Amino acid sequence: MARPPLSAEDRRFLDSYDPSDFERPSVAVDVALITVLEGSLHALAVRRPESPYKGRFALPGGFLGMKESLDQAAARVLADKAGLEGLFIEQLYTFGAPRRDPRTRVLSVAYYALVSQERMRDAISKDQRLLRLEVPWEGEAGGAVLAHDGARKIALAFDHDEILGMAIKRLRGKLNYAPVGYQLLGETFTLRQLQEVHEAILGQKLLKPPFRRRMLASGDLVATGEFEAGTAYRPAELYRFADRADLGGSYLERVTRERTLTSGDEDTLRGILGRG
Amino acid sequence: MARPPLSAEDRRFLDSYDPSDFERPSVAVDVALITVLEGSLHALAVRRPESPYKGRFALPGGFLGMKESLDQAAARVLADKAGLEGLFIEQLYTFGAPRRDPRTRVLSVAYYALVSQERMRDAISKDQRLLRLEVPWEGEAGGAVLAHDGARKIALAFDHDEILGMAIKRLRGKLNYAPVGYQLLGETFTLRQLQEVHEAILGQKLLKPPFRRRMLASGDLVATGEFEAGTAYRPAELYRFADRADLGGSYLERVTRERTLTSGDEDTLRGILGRG
DNA sequence: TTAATAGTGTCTCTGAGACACTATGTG
DNA sequence: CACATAGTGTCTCAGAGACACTATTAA
Repeated sequence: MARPPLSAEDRRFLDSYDPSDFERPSVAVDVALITVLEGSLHALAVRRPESPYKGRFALPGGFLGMKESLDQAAARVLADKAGLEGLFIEQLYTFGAPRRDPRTRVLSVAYYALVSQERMRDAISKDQRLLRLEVPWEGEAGGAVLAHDGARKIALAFDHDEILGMAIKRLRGKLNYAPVGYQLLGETFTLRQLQEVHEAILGQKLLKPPFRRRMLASGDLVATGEFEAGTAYRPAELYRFADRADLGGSYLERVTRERTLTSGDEDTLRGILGRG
Repeated sequence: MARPPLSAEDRRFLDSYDPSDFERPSVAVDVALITVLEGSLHALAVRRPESPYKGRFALPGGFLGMKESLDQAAARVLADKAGLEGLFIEQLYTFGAPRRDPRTRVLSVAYYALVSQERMRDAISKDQRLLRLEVPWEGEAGGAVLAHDGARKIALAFDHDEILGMAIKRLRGKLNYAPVGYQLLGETFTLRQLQEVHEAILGQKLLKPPFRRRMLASGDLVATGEFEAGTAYRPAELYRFADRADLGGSYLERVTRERTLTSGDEDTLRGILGRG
């Protein structure tokens, strides 16, 4: 007696079936910690103390603990590896190519965080470097970035050059509708400094008058009435960001932080288009 | 002899340390399959055959195989659960609250996909429904959506209402710079149909003249010279999307698909700001 | 006074909103 | 011919780009 024919779904299932499918992947959280220094985007890189890629630079990261959320893991990585807390941080993308880690299957849930030049400088320790990022693509396209240490190109471990490219792409998009620039400056800043941050992110020069108009019209800026000191010539007024209330942690962190299991009722369900 | 004092990092480490930290989470891929029907956004929901949330509707999903990429897993889920291939699909966000699944720790790498009403209708089988989505928030805010089956609210399993909210937020943002509307229509369509799709995504009415101008000026549309048939009154011209070349699969799928491990050279590295 | 940057005024151009208008196919 | 929708013309207004201009401070 012949076996019944296999359905298309059965065949797809068997084709992709493998006993190892029931293993679980490791899950890491990696953070692209971005700052603007000397008019260029820079990211923190940590020298890997062990294989794979021993001695090579990588983004700060760590494995996800079973009791922490992804956002908590990202914040922990920043606190442990750079001693930085309270930064703007947001989930970016999850990288999951099967062979992206040579040891075993490791997913990387990538985050990006923004920090001012001053805090970044204070945070750096001896096995860490700030790498300058060069973006070899324009606009929406996206891709990997090139990382330099000022003299030569640095090949990052794993696919971390892709993660940095994703972070820059996200930053560029976000600049259109969110006040991300403030996260990269100190408590007070001049409009020129803010413009330089935008120029670094976008990779292009901006004109001063429209930039000032946009920023001042956005309502996100408050003039302090104080002026920068120690400049060679006319000092610029210092501004402050209007409302830092909702910038600590991502939206989803707040939504899912205390999310609990609601029982709900087992409705009798009728479909709109179902034909059952 | 007293032990040396613990550093701040040591204390943080010990506080969060737990033997179970070395377990690995399960990783699922869930897909928000979106279509526009009768002027409203709808998503495919599958009735869960087993606990947890037995009998409740959930997004189509499955566990990640150890040999497939995340993008491949998402495409497999669409093929197996809805019989649909070649759709626009893109990674959305990774949901990782520790208790989002009552069984054990399960991360969900969420994707969204777009499909025309016709293909969606053909794909639906007896344990599936199209649910109408209502968006109880405006603009950028984001949050969960409400799902209806036409008569009553449907409580989705897990945090799948959040995933749908994220998908709609992403769609709204993407509408500003990418021609997503075409993914929700057939091969040819009228400008009025395209406008209805945009209106459904944005949740608001648009004016016809500026909408037509924008679409025609974008260069994404090609007039076919043919006209719709069977209309009560004056038939509208049919358009086609200009270039479907780069819309199959996400950017990162293409980038990471064949990514291999490059050996690279172990450069002598000098830092810009490192004080080592 | 000069140098150098801070900050403003204003013109143009583009594109969205708004609305009235013309065009055309079906009954 | 009437109707309903397709499709266009045009006015206004808001905002960006571009550039010249004035203002202010230190040396």
